Amino acid sequence: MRGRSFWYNYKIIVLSLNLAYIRIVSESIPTIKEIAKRLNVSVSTVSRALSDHPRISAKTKEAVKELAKALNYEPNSKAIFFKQKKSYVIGVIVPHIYEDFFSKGISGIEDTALENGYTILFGQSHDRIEKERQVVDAMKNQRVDGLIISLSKETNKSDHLKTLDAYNIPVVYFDRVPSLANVNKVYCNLFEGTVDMIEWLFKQDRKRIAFINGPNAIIASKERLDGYIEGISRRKLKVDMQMVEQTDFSEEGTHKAVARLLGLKKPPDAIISFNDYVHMDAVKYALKEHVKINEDILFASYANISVNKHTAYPPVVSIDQFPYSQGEAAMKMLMDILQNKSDEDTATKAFQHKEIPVALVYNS
Amino acid sequence: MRGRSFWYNYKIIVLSLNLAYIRIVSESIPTIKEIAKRLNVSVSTVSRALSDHPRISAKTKEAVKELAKALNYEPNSKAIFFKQKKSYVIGVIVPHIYEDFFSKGISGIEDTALENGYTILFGQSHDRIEKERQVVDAMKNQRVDGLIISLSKETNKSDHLKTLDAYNIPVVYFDRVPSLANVNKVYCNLFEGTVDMIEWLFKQDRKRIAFINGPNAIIASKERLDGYIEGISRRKLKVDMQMVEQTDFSEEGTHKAVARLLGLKKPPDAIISFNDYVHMDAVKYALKEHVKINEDILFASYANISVNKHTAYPPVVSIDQFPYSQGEAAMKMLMDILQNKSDEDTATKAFQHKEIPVALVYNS
DNA sequence: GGTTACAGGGCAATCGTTTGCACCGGGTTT
DNA sequence: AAACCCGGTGCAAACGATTGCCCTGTAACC
Repeated sequence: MRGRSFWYNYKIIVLSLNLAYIRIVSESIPTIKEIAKRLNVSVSTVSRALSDHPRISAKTKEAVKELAKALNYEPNSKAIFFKQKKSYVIGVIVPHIYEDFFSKGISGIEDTALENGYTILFGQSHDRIEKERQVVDAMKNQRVDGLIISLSKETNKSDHLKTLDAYNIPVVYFDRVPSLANVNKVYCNLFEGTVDMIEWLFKQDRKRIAFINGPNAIIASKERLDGYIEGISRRKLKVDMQMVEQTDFSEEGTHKAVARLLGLKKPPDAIISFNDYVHMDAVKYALKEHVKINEDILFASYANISVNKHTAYPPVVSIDQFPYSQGEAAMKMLMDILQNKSDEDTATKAFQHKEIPVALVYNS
Repeated sequence: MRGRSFWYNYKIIVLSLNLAYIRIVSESIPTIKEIAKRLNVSVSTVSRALSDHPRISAKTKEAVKELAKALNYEPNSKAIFFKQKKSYVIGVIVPHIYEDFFSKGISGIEDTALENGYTILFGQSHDRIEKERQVVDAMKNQRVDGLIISLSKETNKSDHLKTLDAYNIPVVYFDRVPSLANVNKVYCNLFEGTVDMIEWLFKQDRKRIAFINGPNAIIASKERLDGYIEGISRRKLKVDMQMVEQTDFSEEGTHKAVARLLGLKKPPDAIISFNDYVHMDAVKYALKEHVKINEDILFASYANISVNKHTAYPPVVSIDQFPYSQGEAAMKMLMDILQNKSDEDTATKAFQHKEIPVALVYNS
């Protein structure tokens, strides 16, 4: 016999009248129904009482709330979500969490989500489009209310995210965003930052600035490259594409890139890496070649990860992209979209873009 | 007018009879109901057809499946979860994801979860019990099927997790586990590893081995300390508690600990830190005091984080706790519990403990 | 006194899916 | 011929909560 049965409770109450005993603890998960039974009111009354509906008297409200508390009642979100077609869950997909950048971004997202009563469903694409697809599907099946995603390095078109439209799940792209205009996105403008970085390197009297870029599919690669070209051009110098390399982020890919750069007749006197992880691999290889790090060649980079403070050869300058703020901004944007979703029809839907400023950080 | 209306579709069909046109695309999310309408069968038939119920004829099954595919039908998990009281979502709570250890652990958990058709709901406690409580609550409200948690450093009793029992949500503790026997847990035995590490340090001719431990609340602190004491004792030496310090993981806390150790009349010639992050802070302070790292004092640690390979002063030895494997093991344990949940009553419930072996890793 | 007004609360439909049971027609068994 | 069986399908309840609408009793009004 389960504790939830009214008659069981009733018997107990009757049997122990003079003890004024009420069976409070229940073996099963408390529901609105049970509260209603025990209080001898209807479920609608309980529901309304709990949500402070004006039609319910203060007395009833109090009684309901009291019992709800005593029973440790918590609304079954699944039922509510089901009914309201809302889940208060946001999907978040990033390439990797082990990267300082993304873990900080997620923290920003998560903190903001929690403030707004949302929880996050989490997945990694491991930088592979196949995995990304799989995770997106899982999120769709879970009917997340919205999705924040940082695309994998393999993702150049986002068809698999189109299916989310049919399910009316808004998407906010984060950092690794598509170049399309008809999407919501939060990102850094690395163009300006890159130009500034190059300016600074010129001031350090560096003339041959090399650049190890990421895969073409990533828009951030293009931004960096554009900034690089602009930066060099501003000094009225000709851009030498020999000085531009690429890595697929693997250690080997980066090593090859560095090897070619060091092998040039006129090797670089500065190397900008796609990010601090690429930088570490680049330094590792350069050391093997007996390069004096940050003397023979100045190393610069992007991301400004925390561990730079502890590494043997941090970049002399790294562009901080403020991932936590980006995460916050992405979540806020999503909240905003979610709130105004019903207002506007999809036809008139306006897409939001938000650019987060970057900052040069120097390690002396 | 919405595409889901039967009459709307009907009209279209009638109007375009000779085109044999069937309106396939639907503006709204397809449901079983809609399939049923279009095929003129009952919802139960559709439901059974989709799940290959033996009582449904092959013909019907085929028709249903075909239309389902054409409509891009995907079952509404929320409804199913609601009905079946299963969500195929696992909650995962860790102190921080920025720590290499936890991010790898999560990867192990996530990969295993995905293989088993589960998705993970994710939260960080930021090492604060208040936040932990909040996140646990959110997970409970989401009715996760199970929870994997690595306790915050402030958590010495897990009362807030007791409420999960009432909701029949099994919990597997991960790495930062309580010392109780009546819980499911996956952890490393750091005792043996610590003893080995001390042995090794003795072989390097170190006699005064100091130890910067973590907060007492964490069982891992006790294990480390026990190992330390055992290791020292095996050499028939007296354990000098002056050589044992503590940190709350803050940079300042670690600095204070190092300061006191260096200030001893007989300062240590080796320092073991609670983990590689504490190690980095310890080194930072020691450098200020002009200690020659890994010469005057050998530094040892736990975790073997990836970035050790790139840091200026990695520990000479670090104990790898194989977080990915731990994550995998935790998820597998949870899967196992979930599958056998109905079999056994809570009374006879047996708790699972799994110990993951560690390994010493040397940085030369 | 009769009507209105309103406070307070109950009924029942609803969300999408599953599932025990009823039903129905035709063939098989005693 | 009555009783059974069985493949194939439909009916309806159930999961937990929300909500539009209806009902009842009492007080205030003309």
